[in-house]
Amino acid sequence: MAKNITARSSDYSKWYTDVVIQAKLADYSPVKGSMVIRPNGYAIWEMIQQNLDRMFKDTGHVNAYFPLLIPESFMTKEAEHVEGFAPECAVVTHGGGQPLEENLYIRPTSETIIWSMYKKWIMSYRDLPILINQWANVMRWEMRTRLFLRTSEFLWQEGHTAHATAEEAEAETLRMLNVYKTFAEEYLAMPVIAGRKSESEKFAGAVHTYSIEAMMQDKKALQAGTSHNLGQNFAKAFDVQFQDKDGQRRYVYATSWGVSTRLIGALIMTHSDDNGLVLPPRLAQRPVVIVPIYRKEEEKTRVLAYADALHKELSARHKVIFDDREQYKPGYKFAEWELQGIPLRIEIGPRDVENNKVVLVRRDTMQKEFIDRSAIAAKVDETLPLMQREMLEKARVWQKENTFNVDDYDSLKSIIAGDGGFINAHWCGSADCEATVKEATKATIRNIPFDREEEKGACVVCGKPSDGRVIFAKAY
RNA sequence: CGGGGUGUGGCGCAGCCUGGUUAGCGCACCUGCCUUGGGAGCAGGGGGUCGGAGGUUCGAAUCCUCUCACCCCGACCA
Repeated sequence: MAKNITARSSDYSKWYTDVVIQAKLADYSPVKGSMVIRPNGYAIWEMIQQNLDRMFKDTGHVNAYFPLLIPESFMTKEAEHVEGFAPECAVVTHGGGQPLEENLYIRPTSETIIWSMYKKWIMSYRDLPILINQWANVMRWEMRTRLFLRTSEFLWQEGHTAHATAEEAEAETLRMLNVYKTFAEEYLAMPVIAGRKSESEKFAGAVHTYSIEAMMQDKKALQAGTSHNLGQNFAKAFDVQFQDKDGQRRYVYATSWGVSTRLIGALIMTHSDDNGLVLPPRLAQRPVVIVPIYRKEEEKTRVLAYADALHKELSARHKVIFDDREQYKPGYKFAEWELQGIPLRIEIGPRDVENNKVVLVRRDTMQKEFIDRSAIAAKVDETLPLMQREMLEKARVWQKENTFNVDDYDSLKSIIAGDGGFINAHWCGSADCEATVKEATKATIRNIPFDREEEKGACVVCGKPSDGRVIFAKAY
């Protein structure tokens, strides 16, 4: 039905791009690999920011801003870190028409600049913990880019905390991953699996990395958030020590954690359909649209008065779009707001005015319902959270139905080669077996779920003993 | 960087092979009429250095050379 959107069944990847472009979420920029986030897309980002920011504040974090440019010498201080990031960094070599004394890196992430500052700020255990977050842009020179999912420049938040003890740092790392999980499920209506990354998949410079992984509608995995326990690696690289209660000087323990505009891509690929974007109500800046319908001048007067009164009533509690544009017919408007994912549409025509009703349409199910005029406000209040819950539930079912326990390598290979999905399989813990699977199937270990069952088994590749299952899947 | 593809009004394309008046078509846009419960219709109208440079030719969107950009598929990644 949607005019310019490729069906998911015919080309998933084209469908995704069509939704992003047609729903006016983003557009290609003149620079390869970077994108313009248009107002519809940015509104989603603002909702993500607002809600996450509140959750960060509630857990004791504060915001700050560190600069975009990082001296080259900083980048090279932490060995693993530089190895991980150097190839994908943009470097400024000139300024004011002159070659620079020292090259400046455009931040791919801010650990180095932040820890250079923490060194100045941390003297005593009394200065700890430091719980700072920043909302910023970063740049990674990607070879292959896709709108929202992977662009050279992207927006994110990065939390950087400093702690006196390893236990505290670990608790923070887990706490923030849990914030992401809660946010993903309660706001994005996107079920995720929280767990630990394997050694080969962890962040450059981390002791270990945790992630939340979501399943998209094409059954591929998408890493939606990460949280790193950095141990003392950065403290050592930047010589950040504090004097503890016992008078001893010790290196500080660090964490960092982030989510990016990639979440918008995740949101699209979790819920949207062939008619366009489907937004969970809590992510919709404007969750309701009213479309008046009329033919004759006399009908117009009545319908608009009726609709306007309802608009005013609903606006007390929700941001409501009142689409009284004259140049478009109702059918066009329906299609347009569907494409843009507005959760609830209220249609008001002469017959509704006559009967003291309105038509309420849910974007996720496309269900139409006649509602009494007197009941509509309560119905809207009730439907938005209901829709939010049902969208999460639907996504959960999808994830569950496409997750398979597998005990032999051949089945793993044939599932990945076929329809795909998440595969729960035993793994001995060796990087070799992990690499073997990756080479053969392109699937990687997404993470080692926290809530996996303790279950003795045999590694699906080599047969050595394993303590539990990990998730294999192809990933974005 | 390897393989493939595309550059022609805002968008999507045709024209190119076989050079020849004023470069077409659909959508979008503007004006008017008419319409409005699932992307209406009619009439009129505006808008193009044919990605760029060079060459061949009386004449180039079209042929030749070079170049640039973007997209898709692979190697790297949140």
